[in-house]
Amino acid sequence: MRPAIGQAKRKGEPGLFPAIGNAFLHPSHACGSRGAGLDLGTGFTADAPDRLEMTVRTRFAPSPTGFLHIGGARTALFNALFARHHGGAYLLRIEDTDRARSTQEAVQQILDSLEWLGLSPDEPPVFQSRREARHAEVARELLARGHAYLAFDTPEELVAMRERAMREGRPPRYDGGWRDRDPASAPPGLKPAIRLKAPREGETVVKDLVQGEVRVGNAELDDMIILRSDGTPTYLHAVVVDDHDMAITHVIRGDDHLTNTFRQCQIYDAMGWRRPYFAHIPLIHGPDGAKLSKRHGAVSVLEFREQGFLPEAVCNYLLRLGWGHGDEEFVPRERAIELFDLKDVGRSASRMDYAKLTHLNGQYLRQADDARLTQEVLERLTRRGVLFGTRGAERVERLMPDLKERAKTLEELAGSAAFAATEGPPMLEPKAAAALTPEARARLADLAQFLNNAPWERADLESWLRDYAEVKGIKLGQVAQPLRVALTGSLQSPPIDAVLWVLGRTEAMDRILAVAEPSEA
RNA sequence: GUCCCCAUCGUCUAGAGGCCUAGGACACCAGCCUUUCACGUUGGUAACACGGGUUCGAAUCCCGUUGGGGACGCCA
Repeated sequence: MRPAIGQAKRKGEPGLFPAIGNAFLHPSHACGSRGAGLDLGTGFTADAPDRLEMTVRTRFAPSPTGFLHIGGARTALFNALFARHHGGAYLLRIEDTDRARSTQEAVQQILDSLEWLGLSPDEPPVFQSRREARHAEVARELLARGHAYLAFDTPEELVAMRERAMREGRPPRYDGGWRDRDPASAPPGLKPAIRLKAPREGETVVKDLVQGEVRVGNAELDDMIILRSDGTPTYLHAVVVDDHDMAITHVIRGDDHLTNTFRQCQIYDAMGWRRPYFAHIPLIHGPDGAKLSKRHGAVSVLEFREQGFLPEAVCNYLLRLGWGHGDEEFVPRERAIELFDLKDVGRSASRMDYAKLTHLNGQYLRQADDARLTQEVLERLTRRGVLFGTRGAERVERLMPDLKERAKTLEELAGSAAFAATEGPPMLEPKAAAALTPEARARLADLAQFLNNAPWERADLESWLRDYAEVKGIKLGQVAQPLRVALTGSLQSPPIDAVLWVLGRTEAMDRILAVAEPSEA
């Protein structure tokens, strides 16, 4: 049996989305008296299949005016998870009707970002710009049915109207001047826009799967333009037509579209189309609570990739931002699909917390496949210009199990692997150089001789070092730290026996000898 | 300005009227582990924005205030 979709979450709203019944399917609203299940000759009939039995179809609809940012990624994720959870389809629609601002590069970036995140759509993307004829067709149909009208206002007139309204403290809305005027009375040569004849009384109610029931008086809404005077559709209209034609059942999108939804509903209603379910998820803010922007650090999905975050960690983090299932923090994709439900999506905006993302990334890193991590690290080392041959690559690979225990991002991982990828004595970090006191250098000189005879297996190396420390009556740390500096150029590294082992006798001895200095005495 | 939405530790959250002395995670502090750094582990600091109701009982329901966010285009 199909799980009930969109059960009312909050108390006091029982039956908001009844599994049976069609109160929601045909919400009563002010612009019509159509009753439930009546065939108005507009596409749905009394015996239409119950919506809940329909295959879930969601879509992510970014506009290609820039890179895909982390908020968009989360919207895509929620759409994908919801669809998968219900065995439905998750689609992508590129909203490129703003020709001036849309670019092919942005489209490609969005596609790449989604692919990286594992959120590629189930069907080829739909390009909104290619559907303009259809949008116009619907607009004309609305016109023919008397649900829309021609408006001959000039841009100047509209600006003036807005300014006047503002000055008089009224909301800036279209006055409906052409609503009942005869188009024949229009000044010649003016191209009209098509405006929706929106209901003026009553209210429009949106039953949102996340926000609950949201209503607004129709007096607050004006007659929006659905087709511009140049014949192109406006966003609000195109979205409705496309969502309808793509048979989208659940519109899951950012909170910022909530108030747009009222107007979109008016188009659905005017066309006699069944509205989809809506779910408006809260926005993500920067750490300071303001809208997420560049100055907060990484916002573009591709930036996160560059900084060395794993896609699965980013998704897990994004999922936990605004969605929760008890105390579960570590929620990989499969588990997310199993658990995800819109009723568990919170209603308040959340802030981006890079520290927590980093922590999660460390968790995923530690359990990631060594070969994959090695590949990633080698690519990064190559890009950094850190030279390495096959031997360097081999060392990185052999050291990976120890390396990944102590890194939180791939960048960090690459940094910690650099010493193994190179040939010859490492660059000394300032603090490490300072640790090379005369005593330390003398120790290394002494140690070199001792180590030269050691069998070069990791376990043996460790016991040799322990024996050495014991014989000399010093702590292991006093041996390990100078060694660490000589071998890695750093005060931090994987266990010293692993480092020795991976470097190999020749390379290790080279590095030790490079800084060793027998004491005079 | 008008409309809409939101409000639990610094942050993400659990919380469906009594299981709440408000739980978990990140961050932070202290201890343990230890060959360094991490990991791990133990403990600690830390929140129901405020004011009114409703109720035997409210973090949970209602109203208001304050604060935050969003929308008001021939942008998407």
